[in-house]
Amino acid sequence: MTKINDDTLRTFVGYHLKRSFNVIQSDLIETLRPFDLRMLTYSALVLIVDNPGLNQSRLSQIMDIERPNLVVIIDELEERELITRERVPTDRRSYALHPTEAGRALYRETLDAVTQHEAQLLSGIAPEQLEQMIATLKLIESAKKGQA
Amino acid sequence: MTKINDDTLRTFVGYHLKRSFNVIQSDLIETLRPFDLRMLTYSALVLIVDNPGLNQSRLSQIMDIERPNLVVIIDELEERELITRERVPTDRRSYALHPTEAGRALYRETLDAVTQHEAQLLSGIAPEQLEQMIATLKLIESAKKGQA
DNA sequence: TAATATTGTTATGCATAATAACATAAATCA
DNA sequence: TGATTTATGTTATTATGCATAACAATATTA
Repeated sequence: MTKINDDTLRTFVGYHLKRSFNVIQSDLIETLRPFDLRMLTYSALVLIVDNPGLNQSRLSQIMDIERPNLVVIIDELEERELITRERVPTDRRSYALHPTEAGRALYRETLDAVTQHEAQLLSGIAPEQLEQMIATLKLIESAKKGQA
Repeated sequence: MTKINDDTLRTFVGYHLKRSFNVIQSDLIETLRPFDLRMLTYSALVLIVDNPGLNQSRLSQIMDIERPNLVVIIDELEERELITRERVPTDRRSYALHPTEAGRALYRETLDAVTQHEAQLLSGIAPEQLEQMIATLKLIESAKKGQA
């Protein structure tokens, strides 16, 4: 049971990010399971409720996924009648995405659950410390190539 | 081109973690591409060089992946003659993993490349700020359920 | 010795993510 | 205007990451 040395990988910020994200992700998956939502379907639902009428192209951009990958996500949300696809008169190529009442209700339920689970998971960490970390994470996010 | 509102998702630490990790991951993938290594094969190589003789079970634990998923990674590294699987006399179930000279050489090359690329990507952020963030990330990592 | 646990493995499935190719529709340009 | 280019959503395909069940060989425990 000798301790394994990961000091080399610990010199990388990405390694720490990955390991800590894994912890949060596991918790989130469990939190969403009762609602039969995956991370991506959940994210999409939230963004559609908060931005009713947006189209798939814009949604895939903000979600940082390719358009083809979004199609199945939207298919699933639509099939479950959580959102609707509505033709846009002014641009007949695209669909305006709108939440249904059921979608808004699920949004509220899951938002509560996810918020509480994350708060519980991170309850041992000072809020100011988390805020500082988020500020740094935003800097990393904006370091993305081809946009700064 | 109306701006999309992701304020709700921004209330989650996990959302920030995911987005910033995506940025670092994209950069890392590009950095490793010339060496024909993926994130997991790279991590495994580093850990084997730094912990020669460890077995697959221990390696899968530290890498936070299931044993079956490690098999193909080890297969690939072995086939490329970067590591060897050696039967352990005292426990004939397990293999001791050792880097070859080629594996150690690739380790040195890639370590340089990855270190420099990450430093470049994060060059706009103060080192102390990154250190603080890493300290917080470690707290999150240790918040994992079933171990605190 | 018998029952149990561990190691590595195969097979399988799900989730995430990228690319190519396409039909339809809109925008541009010449 | 008509021709070309671009944008949107889609299908198909592939790669990658990650989890579980089941198994043979071996080790450990009862």
